[in-house]
Amino acid sequence: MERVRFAPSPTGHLHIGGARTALFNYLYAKRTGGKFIVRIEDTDLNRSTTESEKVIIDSLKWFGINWDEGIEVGGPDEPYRSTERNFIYEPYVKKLIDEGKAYYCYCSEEEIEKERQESLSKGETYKYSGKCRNLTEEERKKLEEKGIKPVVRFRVPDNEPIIIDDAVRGRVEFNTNDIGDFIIVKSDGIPVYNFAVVVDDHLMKITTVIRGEEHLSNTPRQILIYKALGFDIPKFAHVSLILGKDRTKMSKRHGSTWVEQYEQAGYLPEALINFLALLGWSPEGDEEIFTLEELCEKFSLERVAKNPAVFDIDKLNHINGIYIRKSPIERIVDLSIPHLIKAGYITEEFAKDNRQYVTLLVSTFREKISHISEIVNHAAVLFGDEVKIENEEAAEVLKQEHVVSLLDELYAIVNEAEKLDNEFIQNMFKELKNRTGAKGKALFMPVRVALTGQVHGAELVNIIELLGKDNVLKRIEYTKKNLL
RNA sequence: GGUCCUAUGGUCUAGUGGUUAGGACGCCGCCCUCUCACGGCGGUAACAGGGGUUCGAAUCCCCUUAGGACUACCA
Repeated sequence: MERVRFAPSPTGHLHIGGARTALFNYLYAKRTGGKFIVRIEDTDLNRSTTESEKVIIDSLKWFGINWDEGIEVGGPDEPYRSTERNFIYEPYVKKLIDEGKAYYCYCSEEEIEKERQESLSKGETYKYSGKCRNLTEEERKKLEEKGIKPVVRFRVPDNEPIIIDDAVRGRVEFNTNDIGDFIIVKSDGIPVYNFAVVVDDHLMKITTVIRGEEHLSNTPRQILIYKALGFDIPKFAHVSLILGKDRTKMSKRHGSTWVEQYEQAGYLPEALINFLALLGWSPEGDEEIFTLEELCEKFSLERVAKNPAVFDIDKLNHINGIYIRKSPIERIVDLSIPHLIKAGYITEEFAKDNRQYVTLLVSTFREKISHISEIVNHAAVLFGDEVKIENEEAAEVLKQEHVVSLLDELYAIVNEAEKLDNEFIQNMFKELKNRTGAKGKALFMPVRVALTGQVHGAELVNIIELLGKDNVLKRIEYTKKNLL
């Protein structure tokens, strides 16, 4: 059975690229009937925080992909946080040292840094000198007595090819000559990520490692560890990076890079999933809109592209718009309410007491939005007492001769109304047409502009209903007084 | 600098030796319509360059160029 995992380090938010990696892992597990595991790789004590871990897990949950084993849900390989697994790593480190495959190194960071700078200035690739490779017991004791806390380095063999048969990249070859003896345990006694992953993946019986391409260069080091420990080497699948508009690795500079931010902007998780699935993977036919379940059936590593992908917000918007229009209106209403409240257009109580009104508002504008927060821009037209003429075109509309009488008649009709509902408004336009002779554009546009100041907008009948009798009357008065 | 990865329209991609190079986003036009949006229809636009291999290359090989990742007691 296939077993895959997503192993984020809790040093920030869930990056959009991380979300895609998690998704691919999830889809692969579902497709193959395997298990998906989530484990927290918090070996970096300086950068890892519990807040970050929470944020990442919350984002993962919102994203809608659940895991079979791992953090929070538990499983046969607890604990799922590497800082709590230190006792597990220790014997493996000891084994490597005992077998001479790893050794203690007492070089100070300053020393190493100096060496690095030197080789860099000479234009050479830096590799650890191997100074501490063959320290005698005697020498070690002396250094220990000085109170130096050593790191543990892996003894990298000479001139050995390392071949990765990558599921997406094909055969990739490295040579150990390009790798210096690297650190596997830091001086604080915590193993480094490269070591912890290997032990964790082995113990958790991970069969396929699907992760970002940035890990490809580290894979030979990990393979060395697998071999030294006598572990089976899993399959690897390195997925290309997601790039920003300028074709560099997507980062804060490129706008929203965390899934949290997309949640806040009002993107739907299914839409983000659909979009991210298409970023680097392609289905067989021409269809592009898929539910999670459909993706689970269709996904395969063979169809994952090798080339990096630029994150295209326009396409995300398009897909999200489709999902917004497809969703039950109630859901979109629920999602819209916080944005409308935040904009100050409604209160929580109002939303509770006037569900019908808010539903009409949302269904009036949802055709026009690509993410929920945009509804605020469109709803703006309903609030405030003044009518602001948006442009010359709108001003022109009001200059037409028949506008004054049209607005007078409109006022009269509305004034007599008890309540402006859809049916009444429909009839109102018929009556207006009868009384003034204006029809089509000449009928609707002046009303639209007089009431909203805009020449474009959503369904006028709905706008009028949403405005309500009092506001309509107020706005007609305002327009007649100030804009004619 | 070194190692590695990548290269089809502006963007995401299909394509695995013979296709009018297909789809999607965007953009443009038309239809629908009071308008915008939605929707429908149509259009614009690509094989980075140079060498090979082959009867025949987007497809296989090499070089160049361009981009990217890694090169930490980060992941």
